[in-house]
Amino acid sequence: MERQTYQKKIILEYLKSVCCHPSAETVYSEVKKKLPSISRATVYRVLKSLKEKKEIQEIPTQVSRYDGDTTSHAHFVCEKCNKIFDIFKICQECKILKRKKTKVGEIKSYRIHFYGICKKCLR
Amino acid sequence: MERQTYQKKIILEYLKSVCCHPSAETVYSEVKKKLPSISRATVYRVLKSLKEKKEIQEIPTQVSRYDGDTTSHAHFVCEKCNKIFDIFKICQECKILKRKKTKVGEIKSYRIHFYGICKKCLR
DNA sequence: ATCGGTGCAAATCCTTTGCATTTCC
DNA sequence: GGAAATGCAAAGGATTTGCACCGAT
Repeated sequence: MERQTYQKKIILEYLKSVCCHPSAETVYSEVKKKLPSISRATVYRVLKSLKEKKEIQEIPTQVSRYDGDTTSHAHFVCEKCNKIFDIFKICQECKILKRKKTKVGEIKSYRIHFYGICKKCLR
Repeated sequence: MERQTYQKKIILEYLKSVCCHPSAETVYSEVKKKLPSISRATVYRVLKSLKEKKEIQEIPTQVSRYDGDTTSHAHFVCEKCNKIFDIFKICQECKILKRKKTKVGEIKSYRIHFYGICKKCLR
């Protein structure tokens, strides 16, 4: 049976408290502040298991980013500073997003990513 | 100035002829059949430059996949066999997909990925 | 007391880079 | 002839894994 550990608690708390979509490396260095002895291996293992339990979601970019918010929303990736922003106003009328079946197979989930330049970098 | 080489020609031809969204490794081993002396480094360099010239698109999953079709379409990723299928019937009415500006910044492009199980794997 | 989780270091996988050589213009 | 592209091998970065020890149940 799965055990509760302080490491898991701190990592999940961190991801739920933050809206910056951190990479594993960022999770590691942030969590290290509270738990100086934690290892990268633990961070990767805990992220993997949280994702499998659907308590967090992985944004599978080349260097994965993690999101403590599992509700349905889109992401805006700034191509300059690499920050990721949430977009909650995703299209409600869009029929295909609600479909569960398509010609090619059964849809379980979807991801929408916008790429562009964020306001800060535009200035 | 950029030069035309046989390697570039073969790689682009391969990507335009295929609809399987190959990884760099797959491109390498397929192209190697016609050009046995080609190296992985060349494949990676050519893929990068084709992408920058927008002649192909990269699907930035953990292991990148490449698509010779740069027209606007969505992808369906089978979570079992990892195959990627095209979905051309993306929502036309969806307003946010047509917008160029949002609260967070200026949109240059977007990606829609569906995740699920393909027909073959459902059987 | 058990056995799942952790920390460490090494391994692995994908991708990039430095450099000598080749080849396109 | 000269710059750009290639092939090779080595380096780099992200993630995973093996193993001995630790600690939650």
